[in-house]
Amino acid sequence: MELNDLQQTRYGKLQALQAAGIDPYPARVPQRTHTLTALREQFDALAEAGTSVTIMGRLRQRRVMGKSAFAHLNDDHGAFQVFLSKADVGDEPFKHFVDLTDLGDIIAVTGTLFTTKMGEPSVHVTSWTMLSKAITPPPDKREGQFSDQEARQRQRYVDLAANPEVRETFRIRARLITAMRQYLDQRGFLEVETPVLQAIYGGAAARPFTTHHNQLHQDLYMRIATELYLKRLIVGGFDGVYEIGKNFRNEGVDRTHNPEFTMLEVYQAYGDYESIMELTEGMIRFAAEQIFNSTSIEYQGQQIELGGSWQRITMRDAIFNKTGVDIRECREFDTLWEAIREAGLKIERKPTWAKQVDELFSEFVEPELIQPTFITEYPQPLSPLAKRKADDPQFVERFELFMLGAEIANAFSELNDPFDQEQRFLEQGRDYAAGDDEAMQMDEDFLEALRVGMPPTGGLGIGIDRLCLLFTNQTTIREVIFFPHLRKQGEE
RNA sequence: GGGCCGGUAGCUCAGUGGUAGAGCAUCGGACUUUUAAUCCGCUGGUCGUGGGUUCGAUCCCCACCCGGCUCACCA
Repeated sequence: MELNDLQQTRYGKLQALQAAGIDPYPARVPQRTHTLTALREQFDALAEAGTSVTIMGRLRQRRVMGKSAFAHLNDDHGAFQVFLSKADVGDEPFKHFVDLTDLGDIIAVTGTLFTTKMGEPSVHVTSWTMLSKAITPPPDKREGQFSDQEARQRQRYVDLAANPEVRETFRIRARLITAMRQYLDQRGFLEVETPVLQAIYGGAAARPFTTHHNQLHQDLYMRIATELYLKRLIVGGFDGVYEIGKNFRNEGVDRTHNPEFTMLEVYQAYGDYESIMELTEGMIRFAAEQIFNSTSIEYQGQQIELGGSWQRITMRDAIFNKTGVDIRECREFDTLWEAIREAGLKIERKPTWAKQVDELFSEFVEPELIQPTFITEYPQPLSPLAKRKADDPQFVERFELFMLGAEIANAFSELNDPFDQEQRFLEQGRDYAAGDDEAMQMDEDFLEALRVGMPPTGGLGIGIDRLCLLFTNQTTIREVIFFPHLRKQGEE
């Protein structure tokens, strides 16, 4: 192990501890009587009773003044000041504390509670114990000083230790997931797990990662969605299932994309995209109430209102309102392109009607959808797994939820007609052959499942990481994923 | 992939074509109620990597690596 100067100094102290018969990484440690938060809450009673307490945490600040010393310990939720005096803790232990501890060490102290002249609740230490010697120094004793984006992500453990608000961000993430789970469990949905390694990938438009099973001599794909397996479970007779798990998509990395990301998918037998809209609304609102006691969340200086019914607007109306182009009147590429030109819109020319519609939407509508909005009724070719609208088969019963100018959720009335589904797969196959490397693969077994019979079903996918941005007031997905994807650093 | 910006001490940053700077941390000293403790003193650097220009490059030029923003791609 190569140690730098600062680490060498600490290693010297570690050896000095050992020479004094002190294990720098002891297996047996004192019993912790209070967390630092509990200590603060119960301070008055404990101080009055003169109760001896034992607390533990990371040494974050240290102020030695000759024959006495103050220090701050940090634990998961709080900080607390401790006071040592040579007279009370003993010559030898005091000297060890002064000479052999460093910022970042994890220690335990035992003592009674008192309040300093300056009014700071503190522990008057009678004994202390080294729990774990830190060899690498913490970045800076002042909070928030470890701010280099790259370093924070490569060494998240330092980031978390140095920046309490980062720990808070991830606590909110955990509570969000817990709340959604709770909401679904209460409504009878069964949490399930389906394969990550798949011989045929599907359920989304994306390129997969490939891998290989050595023993079976078989190439496999990392899943890009859980959709097709979850629907098989609905065929099997479950009324409602959901899965929270990682998906893997072989695509670029930016503020809203990470190659592995967490998705919630929910399927509700005998539901449809309208019942799913209510579920989506209810679930996200429930999470906000659980976490913030409010249905209004402040995000980057604006209030996002999750209360009440969210706006619902068809894709046709949304595009028409912004551009004057009516995609229901212009049902073929040529007429649509003509209308776009007449309206004088600056927009890229796409190869098909459906993709042109998508482009219109992405350019002129999506960025302006800040408050939660359901966009409904999508062009069929963009939605190979969704059921057609009975009165207009060029469109499907689908919605996407937008907020903060980004897509948060995608849902539809699931296509359960095996013949139509087969045609859609064939169409996807033609797209793939024509160069669309994100088109879906034919999945014969899934078709067989539909032939066995799937009830009318509503399905939903929510990008947990993106939803997290709202709940944690963050602007990049890297801030809500502990270890986001980064390139390898040089050698080492 | 294109454009722009950045990489200097453990951390946060300044800086110059002529032997590299600050705050905090570290190290030595003083100090028994401090709290970003204070005071005195001292350390600490392949200036992202590799080339080039130059008497001399951390600085200028080229390539590359890593990161950020942005456009493109992408749900």
